Amino acid sequence: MGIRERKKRDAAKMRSRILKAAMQLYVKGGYENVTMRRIAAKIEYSPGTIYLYFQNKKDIMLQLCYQGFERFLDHQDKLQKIVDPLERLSAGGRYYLAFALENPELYELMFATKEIFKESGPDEDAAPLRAFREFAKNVKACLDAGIFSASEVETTAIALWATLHGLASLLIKGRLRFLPEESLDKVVEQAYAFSLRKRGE
Amino acid sequence: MGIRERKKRDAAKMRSRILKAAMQLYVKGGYENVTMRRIAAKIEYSPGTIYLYFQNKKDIMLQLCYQGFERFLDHQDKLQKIVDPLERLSAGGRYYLAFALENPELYELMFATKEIFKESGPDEDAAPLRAFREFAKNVKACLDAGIFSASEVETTAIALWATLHGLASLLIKGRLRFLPEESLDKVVEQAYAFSLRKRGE
DNA sequence: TGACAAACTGACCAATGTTCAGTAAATTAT
DNA sequence: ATAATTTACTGAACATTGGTCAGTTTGTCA
Repeated sequence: MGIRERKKRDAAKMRSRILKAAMQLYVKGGYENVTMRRIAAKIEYSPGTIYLYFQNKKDIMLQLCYQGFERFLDHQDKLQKIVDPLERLSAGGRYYLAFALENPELYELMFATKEIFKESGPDEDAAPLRAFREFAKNVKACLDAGIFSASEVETTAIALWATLHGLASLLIKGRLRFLPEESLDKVVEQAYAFSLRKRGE
Repeated sequence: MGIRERKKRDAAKMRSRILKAAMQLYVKGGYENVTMRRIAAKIEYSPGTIYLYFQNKKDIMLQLCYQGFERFLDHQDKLQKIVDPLERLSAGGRYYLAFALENPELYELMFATKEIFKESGPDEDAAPLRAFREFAKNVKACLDAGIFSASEVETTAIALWATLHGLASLLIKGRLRFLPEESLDKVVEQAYAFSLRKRGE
């Protein structure tokens, strides 16, 4: 009786086809470009069909948001190969900014979606939280190595994260357009002064 | 021949009535709650009339965005009374966060609007840029007083701003909900470590 | 008072998210 | 194999959206 299993697989395939189409539309033209009818046309089904696989448009966008975090985590795995804690944290920050600037629309969606934690509180397994835990782990390694003088891991991680996110957000939104191209590195360095300030300096 | 003047005044009044109605709708229910028809109903005019005073909905939202910066600047004037540069900068940061958290929707609009600089490049008189210049001035005062070791005013100001904006953004979007209430102060302090680190420390 | 201009209206358009009675296809029962 | 039933899908329909514009009302000037 593998029929149920096959149907499950088919449904999952359908869901991913819908999400793929939605993602294509989204990265091409943002939120208002994602239209149930356009998705339907892309997958060659009727608009009504989409509602058999997703509750509504918001649901679809939420899933895209999660996909963003998944993609972020996937690419970040390489960082763990760097042994020096400070070097790893620093590389993580640079990677963070690079990801945001290379996927501006996706990044925007990842942090513009408010409903991300609405359902049953913070989900420990959710990709967004996993991403932060990963980041915090790297910070902890630095603390353990005596690089930071701060005593609290979490608050330090959040402060660092805020700086990165703020920079990414301002850059994406074009708020730093008056800044000469070559000054960007200096700003990043400045924003990193926090983590670059080694003990004994 | 004061008729032209009166008509100008009337038009200005109409524009501000429309913006006021739009703002009320926006802070109550966000972007999707702002509807040309709802605005029209609030000011007791036909929907078509709005288009005699504004190009389209985007135009209205852009004006609301500017109003946000104006309001921000108005409240910030008090800061200039603080004589100690570091104290002033620190208070400015605290005020920044307070403003963002007290007007989350407005703050979101202020930094979610991409078209803000689209028209004829960075406008020196525009409120958003004025707000940053004010901030940069305070940073410069700290540099002049020898509090920071950094040599560049602008990059330091941007780095600080990024931290504040990132923190505000993450808080508004509920990304730090897992953080215990009382830890927030610690994070802010941590994020401020940058500016609180006086010379000789 | 009559001619002209400006302000305003509201029906209309295309497009949106979403629903649901009806149809077609796949599965199960006979 | 055929009938009955469950499942998958359709596409017309609904309410609402941003935006337009011919036509009406109101205000201004000769």
